Amino acid sequence: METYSIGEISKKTGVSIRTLRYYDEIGLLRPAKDPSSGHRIYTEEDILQLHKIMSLKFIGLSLEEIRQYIHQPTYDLTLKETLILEKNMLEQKRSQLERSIQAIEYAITLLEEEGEIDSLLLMSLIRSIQTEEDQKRLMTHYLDQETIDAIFHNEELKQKEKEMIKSYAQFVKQVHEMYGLPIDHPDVQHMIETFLRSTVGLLSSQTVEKIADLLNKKTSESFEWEEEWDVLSPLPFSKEEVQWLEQAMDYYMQRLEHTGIDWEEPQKGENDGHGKKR
Amino acid sequence: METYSIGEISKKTGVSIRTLRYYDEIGLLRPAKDPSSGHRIYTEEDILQLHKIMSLKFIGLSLEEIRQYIHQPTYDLTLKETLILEKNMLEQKRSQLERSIQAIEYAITLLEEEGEIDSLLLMSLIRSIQTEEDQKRLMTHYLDQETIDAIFHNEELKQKEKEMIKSYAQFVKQVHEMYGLPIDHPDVQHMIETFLRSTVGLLSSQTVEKIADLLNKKTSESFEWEEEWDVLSPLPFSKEEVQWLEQAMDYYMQRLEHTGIDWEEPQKGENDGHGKKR
DNA sequence: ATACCCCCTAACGCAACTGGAGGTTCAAGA
DNA sequence: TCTTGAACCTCCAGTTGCGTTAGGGGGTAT
Repeated sequence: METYSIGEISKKTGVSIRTLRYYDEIGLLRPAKDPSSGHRIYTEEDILQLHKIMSLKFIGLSLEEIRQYIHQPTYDLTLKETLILEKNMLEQKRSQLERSIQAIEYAITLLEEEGEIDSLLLMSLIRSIQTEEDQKRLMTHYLDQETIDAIFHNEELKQKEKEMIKSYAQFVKQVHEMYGLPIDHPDVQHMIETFLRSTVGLLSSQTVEKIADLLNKKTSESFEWEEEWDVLSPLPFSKEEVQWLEQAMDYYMQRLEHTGIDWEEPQKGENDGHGKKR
Repeated sequence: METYSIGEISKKTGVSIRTLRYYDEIGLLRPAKDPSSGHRIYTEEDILQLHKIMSLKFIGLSLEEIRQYIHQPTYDLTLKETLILEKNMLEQKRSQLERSIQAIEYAITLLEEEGEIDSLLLMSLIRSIQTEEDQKRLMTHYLDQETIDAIFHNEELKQKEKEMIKSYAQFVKQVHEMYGLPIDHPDVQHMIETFLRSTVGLLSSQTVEKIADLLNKKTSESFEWEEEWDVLSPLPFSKEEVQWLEQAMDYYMQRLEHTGIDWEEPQKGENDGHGKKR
């Protein structure tokens, strides 16, 4: 029977010598040892075991889990259950990875466009993706599934993602700059209008109405979920800026109601001649 | 100014108390401390920092990297470079994850179909996915890119994946059972035919020809890459079984040549009346 | 004799936490 | 005022899957 030294095995399989010794140490793969020299002696059988180990490791099992299956000549349904659990883990990891990649792409886009970027802004963007699942879950307390889907699985929205990020960044910058101006200043009101049109404008009027309802309710009743809100993304503004912005938005909304103009369905076609006051 | 205890912060942000203390210890987030009690006192400012940390961690930066950006009020293009590197890392991870998931799905499929499964078979399947990249790379020594793509990016092949796995599993089982029978036994020859039709049958005749050429060459010349082959997947057979199978296949091939029948293009249309000898 | 391989064991280091022991401090109730 | 229990503190250890020295043995080519 042919035998191999640890170095040969390492070359053959691509597993490092240290790793092989480690597997020996933890009892995962115990080759024979030359009693006089102490050198490890690997057989073909050992190579096969090693390949098994590598397969199961590739699947994502821990060395501890691998040890439980490694000595069985056949695998049965207990492995299947392990694998299904493992598959779910991997799929979770994948979707989390995908969100991370999306977040990083946003961040790169922004850095490219702006050159330099407010750390709070970047944070709020990343966190909004990071906590997307939480946001959805939280919304189920207030909104029906249909409305939530309308917000998050909006195809048109996805296509205009880059634009939206840019306009959001613009908005944040302008708020910083304009903070302190009177809330009824035309520039301030124009900024709010532009921002709302670029974001909310993409949602259908029913969706917007439901969200408006939600906002009304939020201030009046049911603060039971308030704690959960804390886990979500903080805004890229100081407390004072938030207050100022809220006032300015209230003013904008009131004026809207007065003039009787409301959001239009985001349809193709003419996009002018309504409520553009500045 | 409002302040919070470590427990409150933990609840607010979902970060464990232990982790918060750890961040303090490594200097990532150092809240003030009550000098008399030694309790940590977190401010709103600290919460913001913590959110920043969570964002950057989410996109995959290490705590060490985070520390370099955390104290800057704005991020510049050095962050962009970091992010691009990070993005590449994440994408690599993703493709590796995807292969793992694929492998695990194969394995689950097999376990479902068969109930119990030879560990060597499972291993060879997993390893064939695991080393797909290596296989491709290795093949560039022998085959042109076009042929390789024909093998690996074959749409029809992907659709029939499950079937192929099953027929491979069948084949392995039958080899174990039939080992020892004379190589010209009708059952043996039939098994080989069935297997080849279900796998190679999906490739175009040009592709098959090229592979045949490759196999001829492999025995005659250029053993320089032999070592690399070792890294790839071992077969789910014993050495003796491999020898037996090789002989049986040689016999099959010779008979094929004699009768002048060769592989047909895998086109739609009639699939009968050629070389089906059993 | 020396350089250079390959092998050995033993121990430390890593990242980003988590857990436990053993000891304060704080707020509220008896 | 005392006691109880929750919440906090520090310090030390352990986790995974190895990589990386450090220190040494033994064989062979120059």
